[in-house]
Amino acid sequence: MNKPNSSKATKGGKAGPKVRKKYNHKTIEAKWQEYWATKKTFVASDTSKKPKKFILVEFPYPSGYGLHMGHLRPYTAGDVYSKFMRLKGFETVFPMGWDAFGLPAENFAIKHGVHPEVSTKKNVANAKKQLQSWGMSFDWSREVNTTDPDYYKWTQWIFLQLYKAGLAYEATGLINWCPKDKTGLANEEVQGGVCERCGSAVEKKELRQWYLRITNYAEKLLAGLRHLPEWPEPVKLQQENWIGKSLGAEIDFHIAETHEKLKVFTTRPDTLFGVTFMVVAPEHPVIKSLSSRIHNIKEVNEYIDTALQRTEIERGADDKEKTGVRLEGIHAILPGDEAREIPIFVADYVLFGYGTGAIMAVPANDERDGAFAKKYHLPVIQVIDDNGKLINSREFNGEDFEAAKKSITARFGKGKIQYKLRDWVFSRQRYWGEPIPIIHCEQCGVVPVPEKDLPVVLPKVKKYLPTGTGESPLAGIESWVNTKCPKCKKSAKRETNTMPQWAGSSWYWLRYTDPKNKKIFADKKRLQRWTPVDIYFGGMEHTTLHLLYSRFWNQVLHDQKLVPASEPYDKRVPHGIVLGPDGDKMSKSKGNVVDPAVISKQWGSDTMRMYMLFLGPHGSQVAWNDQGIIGVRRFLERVWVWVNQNNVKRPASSVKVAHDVEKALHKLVDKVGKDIESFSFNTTISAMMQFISEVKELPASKEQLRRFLIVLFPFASHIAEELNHIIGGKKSLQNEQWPEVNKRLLKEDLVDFIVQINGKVREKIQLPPDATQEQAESIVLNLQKIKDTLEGRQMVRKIFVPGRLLNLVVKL
RNA sequence: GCCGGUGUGGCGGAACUGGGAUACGCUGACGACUCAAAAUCGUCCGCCCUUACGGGAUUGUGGGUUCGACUCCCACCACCGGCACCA
Repeated sequence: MNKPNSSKATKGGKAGPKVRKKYNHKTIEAKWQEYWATKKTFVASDTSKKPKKFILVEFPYPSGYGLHMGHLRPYTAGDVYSKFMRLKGFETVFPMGWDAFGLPAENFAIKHGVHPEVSTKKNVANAKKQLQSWGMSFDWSREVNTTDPDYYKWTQWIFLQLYKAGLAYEATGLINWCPKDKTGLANEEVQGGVCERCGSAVEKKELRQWYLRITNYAEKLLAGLRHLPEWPEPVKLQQENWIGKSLGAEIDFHIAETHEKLKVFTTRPDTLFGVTFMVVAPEHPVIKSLSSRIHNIKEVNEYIDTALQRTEIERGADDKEKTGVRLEGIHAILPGDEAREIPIFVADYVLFGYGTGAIMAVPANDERDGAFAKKYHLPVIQVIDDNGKLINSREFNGEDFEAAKKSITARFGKGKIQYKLRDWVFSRQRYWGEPIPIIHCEQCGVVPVPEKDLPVVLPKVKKYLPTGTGESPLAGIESWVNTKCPKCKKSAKRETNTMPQWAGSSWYWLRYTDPKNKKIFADKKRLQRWTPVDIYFGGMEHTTLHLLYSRFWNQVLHDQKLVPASEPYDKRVPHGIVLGPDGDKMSKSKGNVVDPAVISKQWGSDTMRMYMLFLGPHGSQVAWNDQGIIGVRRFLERVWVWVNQNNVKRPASSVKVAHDVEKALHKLVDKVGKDIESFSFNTTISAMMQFISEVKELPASKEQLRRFLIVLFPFASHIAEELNHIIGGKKSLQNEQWPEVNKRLLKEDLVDFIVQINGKVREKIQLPPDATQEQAESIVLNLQKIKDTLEGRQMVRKIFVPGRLLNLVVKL
């Protein structure tokens, strides 16, 4: 194994002046971390006159296992970007905090009896140390913690604003229930039928729950995406699909035996005359209200019972096999053809949560209806011919189907916009979360806790164990539950559900602007100064969770004139996940977890960070592999030697050499600057490596060294600061300015100019970049090799690309 | 099934707006230094034919556009991610 420190970099290369000190990352990194902390190098000013940049990375959950490679990647990217922006003259805030509510701390408490507050505190201290050891330029003066009552006071306050705006409501309904975590889940937390957190199959359970009316914002959330040109298209598309807007119609079908109507939503009103049956979801209320008329109600109820017991996975498993039961004794009438009697079925392929929970089935045009019709031998009526014209549709015959969508809707129903997005199930039956600030009074009903009584502090409990009955452990603490109604002052009970983990993160970036404010969640002037976030680094996995939720909260607060920006994040920069050396997801059970603490100890944080960036493009997934890290370490060793040697050497005597270094430097500054702005971090490292191999034998002035170190600083800050100090620098490199690029120096005196014959490279010559076609031809056509090749052939065409190539097109 | 992404040497990857494919790094080979090894430094290193000079094919596959295609168009294959009975 190559131990980095066993190398004697001091002896390296051809005999030159001895470099006394060797590169010892351990002492250097500790030294500069302390320097930055004491000098408050990275604390952002709320009052500076400089233009601002708000750079955000997703704050971590402080787990007992510490931070992992999945944190290192986006944090390094954000850190490089922030340091670069400071050098470019922006007042840059790069804040950090802790998303510390959540199940692991609670489960740890259940197992070991340690209060989550205690373990969280310990884990936070640990993670913070870790981040500092990575040389991150976070502004710790703005640190927030979602479990801090001074913080969640405002999470609760925002909840009350939602409540007052009619956007938070209580309802009893079938919700997704995780049997292992023993809590309800939001739709977004169910992924492929399993709990997003623990992987258990999700069940349905009827519970009284708090919901947030995110569906009211479906259109705004969708429309907002159009004003986010700097968001990657895949992220926007994923949100768009999640919101799932469809245009269609609502049509009422009369139930023949009664005065009741069955309302359906359809995107294909043009196929109305192809309806041969209808289907309602098992939960549909029509079954109860007409149960006395349904002859086979017993069979129907049995079907409903089994259907509702099945998990989503079980429902999905027998994908194509549709089941259902006909509601005997009732039938519907087709609008537009009173004579047509339409049978009604109950079947679980119709979802209660979408549309009206009932459909008109058109087996000729819908695959699922077709499968169902086949199984139950129901008729199929073609209503659209090969040319898209309506047939078998009475007076609509011959109409184009697109036109018929409108005309049939106008006659029999009304236009309707439908979304897939569902309201956000916002209560959890667990302990370690923000208490929902609501009081239930027998007389006054649901009463919000008055704002002056916030925060509703999470009480200490003895048992953290979830009850599993749908009540949170808080329900067991009578002294806390029993309280006075703020309205009538009679005895009342507190809401015992807590908020989901996503609550605290739905507004945290706002608090960074004004973390200590006691009067309001954030002062308007502070918000005005810093928001919106300019760049948000984070993972794709949050696209339909945190990213959607926080956009929702921001839009609500914006509508209430509490935050200035209508969208919270100007630009989103997603990263690929970091896999283990074997190319599999890192996991303890697979034993392929690479711990950043081990790597940074052995190789140094500077090396680790640079290697992380060097592994591959920021957006694609990479497999962490120790194999190549030595290359980055070698690069830093070479930097160390080069700078140190030049520090003892006399400055360059030759004008030519000085010019070469200067040109290489300008090229480097230009390339690295451009590549950071496009988040192409891997190529910045390549460019720096190339630079060093070009100049390592050449003498450089201190001023040139300093400029190089400024370029290196965002990536390998510790070694850059140390070297700057060695060559006499008196302040942190962070306080320098990004070097100017002289465009003239980027031009080469001579470029490689290629000569092609019929598109194939045949020769290479050197030419000034601005050589004309005539000049190029006069040289090329006199080359012996070209003459030989052209011998006896007819020149058809000559293509000249200035500074690049001359392509001679010839015929035999 | 639908939506999105990716495919380049032994490996990670680079390539501007259509203009030298394989930069940079790892691995490997040889050499210098050393008593020796490590480290360091130097040279070489995708494939096929050729002792060499040189030549040929090549960016998942097949076709097309073009003087010229990793890059643009069409079809297909493989892998990754998201959604998944959304009417």
